[in-house]
Amino acid sequence: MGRPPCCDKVSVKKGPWTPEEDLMLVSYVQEHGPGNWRAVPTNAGLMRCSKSCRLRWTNYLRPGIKRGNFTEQEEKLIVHLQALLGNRWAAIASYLPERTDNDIKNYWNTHLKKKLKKMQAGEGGGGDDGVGPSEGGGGCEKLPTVPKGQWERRLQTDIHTARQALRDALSLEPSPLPTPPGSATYASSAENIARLLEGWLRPSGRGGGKGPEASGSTSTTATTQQQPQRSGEGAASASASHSAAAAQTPECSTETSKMAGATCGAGAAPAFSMLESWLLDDGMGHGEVGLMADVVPLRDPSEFF
DNA sequence: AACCAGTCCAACCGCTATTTA
DNA sequence: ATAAATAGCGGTTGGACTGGT
Repeated sequence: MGRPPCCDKVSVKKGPWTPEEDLMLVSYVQEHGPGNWRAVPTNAGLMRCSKSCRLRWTNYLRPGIKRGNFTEQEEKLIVHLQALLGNRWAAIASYLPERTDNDIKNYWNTHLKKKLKKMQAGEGGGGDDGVGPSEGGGGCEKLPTVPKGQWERRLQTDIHTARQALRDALSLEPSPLPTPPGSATYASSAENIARLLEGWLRPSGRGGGKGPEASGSTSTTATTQQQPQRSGEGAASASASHSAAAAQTPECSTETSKMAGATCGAGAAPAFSMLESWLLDDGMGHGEVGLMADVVPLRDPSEFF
């Protein structure tokens, strides 16, 4: 019974990914599309666990990922969603298709948590910008295990509440949309690799002694600062440069919601517009039941246009 | 210049839900 | 129906970088 094991865990490599490995993974995924991760390491010639491959792809290499500074609006969105949904980073990330759950999680833990704590301390625990009292680890994170039906119902409520709160949040400070130039950097896999290799050949700054990995992380943060000129064409560049992937990506329909949002839709740029129009559009004929379909699997971006 | 504490982020770990044989 | 593997998620950690002394 059962299935054959995916990989012998003896000879799997761990630790930071090298640009070469990234390249192998990207070219494999571009050719075959993401999914069937079990087969990826062997087929791509990687000495990595399938899990590691998937993680590397979804968190770092997949097209449409926006890296670097979070905009104020993204920040606000995360804070509100976190307050409402708890530490369900994947769910939160589905509202920010250009960000990975890992990114959001990290950003929350390193920036927002502190920020909010400070705010609350400053205001004597009073009102922040709408964030509930669920700070310091997330209000709903300690959800008791509930039957699925209940969970779904609660999720529906969550979404309903989230919409309301977000509507409030966004109306509080109607920040300029779409994503401000300079902060928006859409990393296509090709661009990622290019930067990785660049960093590999010419280690600099933060990546100084870190070698391949450094180039990776350098490319992430430095990206935003280094390439303001790219931001303008970010979405275009992303959609263009990953066109190879997109062209051959049947995963557009099958891959995760993130993929759908990032690669299949109208590109990453209009994410907020999408979100806003969804949030602000009360008249959308979605019954509460229909909402469920919108929650984790992000709505088809085309619906928003 | 050297040291140290704090910050940040990529990657790993462990768990659960889902899928498959 | 059941066992085992995969996929996905959230929490945690290792280690490079940064800023202050």
